[in-house]
Amino acid sequence: MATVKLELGDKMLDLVARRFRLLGDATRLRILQCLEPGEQSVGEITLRLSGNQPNISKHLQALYDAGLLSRRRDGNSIFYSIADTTIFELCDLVCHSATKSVRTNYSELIGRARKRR
Amino acid sequence: MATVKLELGDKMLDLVARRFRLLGDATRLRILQCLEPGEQSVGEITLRLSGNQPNISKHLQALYDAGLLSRRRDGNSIFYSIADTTIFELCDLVCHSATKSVRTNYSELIGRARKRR
DNA sequence: GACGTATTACACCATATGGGAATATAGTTG
DNA sequence: CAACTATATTCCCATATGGTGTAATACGTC
Repeated sequence: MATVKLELGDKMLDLVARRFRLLGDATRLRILQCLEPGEQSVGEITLRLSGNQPNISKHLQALYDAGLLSRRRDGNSIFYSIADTTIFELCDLVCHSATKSVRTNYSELIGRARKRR
Repeated sequence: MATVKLELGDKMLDLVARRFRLLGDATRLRILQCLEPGEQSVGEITLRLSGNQPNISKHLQALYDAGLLSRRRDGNSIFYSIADTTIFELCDLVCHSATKSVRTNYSELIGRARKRR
């Protein structure tokens, strides 16, 4: 029952794929992770992730466009915050699923080379 | 609630990003959608998605390597099936979040327009 | 106006996707 | 064994997408 209909139209399928791709970048995940405790300005995020401002800004824009973040201006700083907390549920699910069933390429990333098969 | 540990190591972060990217492709989502009712052979999947066989096979291999699919040989056909049903929960979450964010974006666009101009 | 902050524009590079074709492997059948 | 089928694998290529950095531009404050 909880297993849900993937009977989606092609446009919806593309939408979902695009959103997954949006989350499929380590920098953006780090940004979300950085924002999880509370709102942060672009400068603060840039410092914490030790990236350059335009790059961080671009990722923030992408996340904002997708509706995952909201922003607020205070002075000449802009503070971003999480707008859609389901991303954490998503990450949680993926973490469990990923650590549970991992084969070839992934195992060496984690460092546990289990020989199966 | 469900505030989840996103305090992950960089390796884990890459792993999660990689898995999101794996799901961030329309063809692979279509494959999963195709397998949702039950196992299918490579040939059947290839026909239903009207793709070429090496391409479908490649995607199937990727999904298999990630542990999302399992496979079984019967005669000289190989039947793939869903091994990790959490992907459907994931898709469900993303669907809801995506459709919701459309509204959010819309209203924020209106708000921004009012505020600025 | 100058300064600080954030976004946009542009070019560069890496990745990955799809296609095609050819080949390899495994199982079946004659 | 040989021929056939289904799948996997590999290589090459063309291309698209996306991430990153540098420079330029907008926005807001003083």
